[in-house]
Amino acid sequence: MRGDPGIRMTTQRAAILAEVQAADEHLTAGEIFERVRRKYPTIAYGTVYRTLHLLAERGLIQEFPFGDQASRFDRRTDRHDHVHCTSCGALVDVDVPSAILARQVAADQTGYEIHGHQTVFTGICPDCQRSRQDGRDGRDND
Amino acid sequence: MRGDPGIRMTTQRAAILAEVQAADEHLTAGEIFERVRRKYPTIAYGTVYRTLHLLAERGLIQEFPFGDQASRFDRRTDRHDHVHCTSCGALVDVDVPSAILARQVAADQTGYEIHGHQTVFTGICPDCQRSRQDGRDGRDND
DNA sequence: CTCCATGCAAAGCCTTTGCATACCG
DNA sequence: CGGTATGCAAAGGCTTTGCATGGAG
Repeated sequence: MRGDPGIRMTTQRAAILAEVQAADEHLTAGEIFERVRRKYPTIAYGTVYRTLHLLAERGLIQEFPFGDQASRFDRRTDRHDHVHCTSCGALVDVDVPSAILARQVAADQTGYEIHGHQTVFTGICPDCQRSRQDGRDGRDND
Repeated sequence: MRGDPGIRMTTQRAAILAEVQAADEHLTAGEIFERVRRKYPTIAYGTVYRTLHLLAERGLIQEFPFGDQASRFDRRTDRHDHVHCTSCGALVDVDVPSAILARQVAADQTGYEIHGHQTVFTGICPDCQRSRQDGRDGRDND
């Protein structure tokens, strides 16, 4: 959480970080690559991946491995959970304070020393719910 | 949940299902492939994947997409969560009843109609905890 | 006998990596 | 100027898929 991340801040790294922080969605590496490339056409996919991992390691962003699909990158760096719409694929943040209690339960049950946890809720987002009621069947993306 | 899954039960499918149900760990498709191949040397990787997805669809087993690694397949078909050891990679089941409460919180916060949820706890398993105390540094698998 | 599942192999994603060069500090 | 980040391209891991053949009901 210090201002100086202790890494060499190059043009590309700054651009990648800015792109993640500018997005209010959870971008994949591919999407970030596309966006950064609009400004820096010569940037390489490898650079994007290397940088994203570096930034995540330094705590400037958060990586969220998303099932069997591509990892998403989140500008939020605090612990939180996600809700995934199985109809349109939307992915939004959610804060579930009671989840903290679950860690104790998990620790007691397994003997593990719990360091973190991540919950993914699946369901139908408000937009898709409306689409269904309207008789339209929503975009059945997947 | 009926006894008859409504699928043609071939030799290969039966073997794959049996292998998942015989395992007390969470196998990857690759591991299942290896095990089944001991008995049916000509089985194809493609068959294993197709069958695993079919079985999961029919509710005979459960697929658990595991971060950026290979999916794991679980003989348990009921909802439950997992604890992952970041030191040795062990993955065990855990039941966190309080998590049900979290669904209401998530629904209230996002307006989603929540259908399911999955929590992954990360931490250090009892074995690795012991290894550390013994001065040995555990198998730092990853 | 008909339809579906299998085997095989190639291809598809996402991601990582080796290497020479360019660039930051 | 020295060390490191970049660009490029190839490779790596997991998974999916097209097609002809073989097996199940």
